[in-house]
Amino acid sequence: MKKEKYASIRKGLLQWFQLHQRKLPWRRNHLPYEIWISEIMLQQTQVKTVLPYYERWMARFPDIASVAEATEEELLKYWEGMGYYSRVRNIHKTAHIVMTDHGGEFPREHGAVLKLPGIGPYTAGAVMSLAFNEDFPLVDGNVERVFARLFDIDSPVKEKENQKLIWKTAKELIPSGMARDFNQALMELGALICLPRTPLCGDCPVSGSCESRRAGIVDQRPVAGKRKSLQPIQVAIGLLLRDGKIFIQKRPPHGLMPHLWEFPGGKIQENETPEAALVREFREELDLDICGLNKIALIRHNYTSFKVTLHAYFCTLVSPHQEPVLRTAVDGRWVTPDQLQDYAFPAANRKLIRML
DNA sequence: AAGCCGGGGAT
DNA sequence: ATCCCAGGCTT
Repeated sequence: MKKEKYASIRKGLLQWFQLHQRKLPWRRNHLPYEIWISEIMLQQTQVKTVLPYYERWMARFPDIASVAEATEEELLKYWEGMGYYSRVRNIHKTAHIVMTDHGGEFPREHGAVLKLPGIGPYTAGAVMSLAFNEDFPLVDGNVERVFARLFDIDSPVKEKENQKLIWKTAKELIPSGMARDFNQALMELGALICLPRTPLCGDCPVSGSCESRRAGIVDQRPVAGKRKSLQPIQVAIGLLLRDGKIFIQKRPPHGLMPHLWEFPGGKIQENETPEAALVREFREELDLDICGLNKIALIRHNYTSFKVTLHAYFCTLVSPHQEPVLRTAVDGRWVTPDQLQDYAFPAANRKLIRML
């Protein structure tokens, strides 16, 4: 019974994938380097967003050695705008490990792959199956959704017991020797047919095996976990001008947006004006006294767990010869407006730069 | 197990 | 406005 059902799912998915798979640059060949980079980029990032980044990256960094030789600063610039910036730092770390511990060749053993920084269960499974075509399963958001519907999982898919079941099933379903095509077929079905909102069940090659469809409750699967609402936050930032240059600072290596450059500023406290907050933040962060505040714009930007309103100002120094003292930042520079494009900024800062 | 990490696409 | 995305790391 179960055996026949699995056979039907395998056959349906593989046939459908042969006919309907998208042509994607990381599907052209199966080099572990290209699979690895694409998989890291694709973590929580949609294919359409990744495509231009991937092409630019491969043109500049054609192999692992070129990544290992590059500076983190340059890698970060190629990553600017994709978010989750620790991903690119882990790529740099992994490139060094591969060069020193694995003779420049991406490791082929699952345990060794899983140890690399930035590579967890999903990405290790992806490298093993998509690059080396070995029978390792993978589970991403697509697979969770497809299985929740196919097997009518009636509790949140993130729960531990469900994760165990999903990984076990993903392993059992692999047709021996065909993990590369099968795993991609599973994810491709989630991306093109088994959509989050309005799944195209009429075009689904495995709808005959779908338990939640038979029960008429496809729209109730997967069961969602609990979610947090966005907290609104007000932030003041200052473009400090001196001799036609603007001061920028580099964020610390840990926490939010590590090592990206930004304009100084910070959170506006309760019962505080944006101007007072900016003056306070320049004292706290840089030990500088500023004046001549001149409002430029309001920038709105949504993050995952909060939404910021950026109050942006031009400002100048009370004492023009006073130099900034870096308290939280790890670097600081005076740059011309033209040079701003050479540095990697968070998206909210980049919005402001584009306006100017 | 829960929180953190970002940005953009789709609806 | 909300949900979601080829997740991993830290606590």
